[in-house]
Amino acid sequence: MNTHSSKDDTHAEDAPVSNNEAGAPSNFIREIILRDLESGKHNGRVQTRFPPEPNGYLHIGHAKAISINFGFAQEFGGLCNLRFDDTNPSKEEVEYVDSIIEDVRWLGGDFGDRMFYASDYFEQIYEWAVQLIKAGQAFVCDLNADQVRQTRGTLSEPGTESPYRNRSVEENLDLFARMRAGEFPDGARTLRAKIDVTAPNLNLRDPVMYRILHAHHHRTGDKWSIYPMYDFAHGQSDSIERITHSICTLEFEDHRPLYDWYIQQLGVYAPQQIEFDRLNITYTLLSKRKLLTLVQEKYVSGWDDPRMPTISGMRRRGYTPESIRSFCKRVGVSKTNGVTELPLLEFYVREDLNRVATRVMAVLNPLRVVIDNYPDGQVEQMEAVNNPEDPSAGTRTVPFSKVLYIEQDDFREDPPKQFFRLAPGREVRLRYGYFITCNSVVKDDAGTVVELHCTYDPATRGGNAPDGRKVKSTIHWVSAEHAVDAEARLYETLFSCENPNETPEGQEFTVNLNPKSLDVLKGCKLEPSLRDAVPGRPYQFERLGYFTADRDSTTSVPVFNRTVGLRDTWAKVESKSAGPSSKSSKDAKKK
RNA sequence: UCCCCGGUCGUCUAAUGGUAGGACAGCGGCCUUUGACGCCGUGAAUCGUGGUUCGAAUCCAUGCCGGGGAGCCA
Repeated sequence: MNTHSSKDDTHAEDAPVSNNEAGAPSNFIREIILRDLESGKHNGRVQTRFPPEPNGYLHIGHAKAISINFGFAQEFGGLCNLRFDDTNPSKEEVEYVDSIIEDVRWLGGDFGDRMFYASDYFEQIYEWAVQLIKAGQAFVCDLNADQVRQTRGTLSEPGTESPYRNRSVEENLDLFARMRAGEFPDGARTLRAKIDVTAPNLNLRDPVMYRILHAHHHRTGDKWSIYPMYDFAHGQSDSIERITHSICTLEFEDHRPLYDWYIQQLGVYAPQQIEFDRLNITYTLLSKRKLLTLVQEKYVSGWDDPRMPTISGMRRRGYTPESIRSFCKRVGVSKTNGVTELPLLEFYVREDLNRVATRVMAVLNPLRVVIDNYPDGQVEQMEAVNNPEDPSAGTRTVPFSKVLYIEQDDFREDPPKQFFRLAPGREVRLRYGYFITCNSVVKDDAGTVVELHCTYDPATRGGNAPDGRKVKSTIHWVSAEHAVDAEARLYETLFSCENPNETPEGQEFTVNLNPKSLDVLKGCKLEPSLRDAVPGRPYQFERLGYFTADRDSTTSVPVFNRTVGLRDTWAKVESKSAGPSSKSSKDAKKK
């Protein structure tokens, strides 16, 4: 069957047939689809859909749903629709639908022209409601919300029937038409399905199908004064779109019997609903309601604040669609309620950025360095590699001169044992520059080191010593005279604990916000090539991390967001030795 | 308490009655003009108890633990 792998097919014959070429782990949904394909259930068709409600911006949890729905459609030669489940006009806005379209596209979700709205189906859904009334399976109920709740029973006790349950078909038809006509105020009546008020599944206890809502809908305007509940719209919308596999999250498991009931009573095409687990990530929240709170109460600058787990926030921060897709693929899909560790996400951004980011030198916390034996006024153009992972990215030149800036962290007047960087009397390499040796330091009145005086070895131009001598460290630098002044925004997790949902008794989740989630650095010094950086283009500030220009950049002051830092082994070593006692200095190393 | 769904290394996830594997994280090392990247190595798991079977993570029973469910939200 498999004809591709001609190379190692010595054992290809007896190898089990893989479900997927990409190496993605198998999962229960793929097996269901495979089984359906085999049995010819849908005539070989695979049709999925991504159905957000436009009541907020998409976040990384939605990216998982997008990855699953569009992913399976693509894998099996099927299609995936984008559908807005816009059945509750009081929470929905066009701003949200616009952002959703942009985000789905950015993530690579290919829905072509198959963009739909549940509101497109309102007329059909209304007719279906009438059909159920005529069949004696739905009734207009005059109970108010409180009364409905009281008669629904509890988790362990059955409910009681509404006194309006046995109205005549004629009366129900009349009342329902008048509900539509807007004759009654909000909440006065509802249309309910007549199922079983004693059902152990609460969703089957005569659920509300339509409610009266005199609200302006972002698409249908004021045409309707009644709106179908999600439960009476979702399954039918899937049916209309001939969805074969309606993939949703676990909390809808208990609703499936209701959807199936509607579909069966209506006698229409039946999609199959499959539920998977929601994505959870440590140190962050994936709840639209809570993210909305952060935006409305100004804890963040907006839905696209780079600290937000929203697609727009991540995009602004510098995440790539590829990295998010890889993450979603690796996270997989199952039915266990788990929490994915944030470092997994970071791994995939770094992996992608390492491949594509242009390397540049930037000094975030400048320390002035004067090279005493370098000719005044001389400027040399040093050749630097743009991306060691991609030779085709070529090289560029970086100006070198007598006065430079290096990172404050790269100098220690009194270096700890494992510190390899610059210190008095020590020699290091300036990347793509020269070897320099620190001779003296200049301090201000407070005793802070403000300037270094060094000498360079002219024979080491480019960074190689003809005599073969080694240095233990290579550090980055920027020529003071040519530096571009910039602002850098460094981000930490928005919350300071792994599970921001856990709060002390009676406290709001906002108590878990990390006060140090944003660190703005001004007066950073960048190499000249960064002058024309555009938002979205990824850079690696060598030895520091991955950055991208923010849309707040101006020509006079570029602003960069740190997407994610580089792995920092030194920081780990340092914090470890700074830890309790010195017993951890177990290894004095050898050679 | 009633209904539904789950429980495999620290975390996520494979193995579908036949060697419990991978990734991230951790640790150790190699390499290095990024303390990056890369490479090598390493520790680490089937919730408990019975049963079926030559053989159980997988099937059955039961217990325990976790999640969801009483919106005119989705």
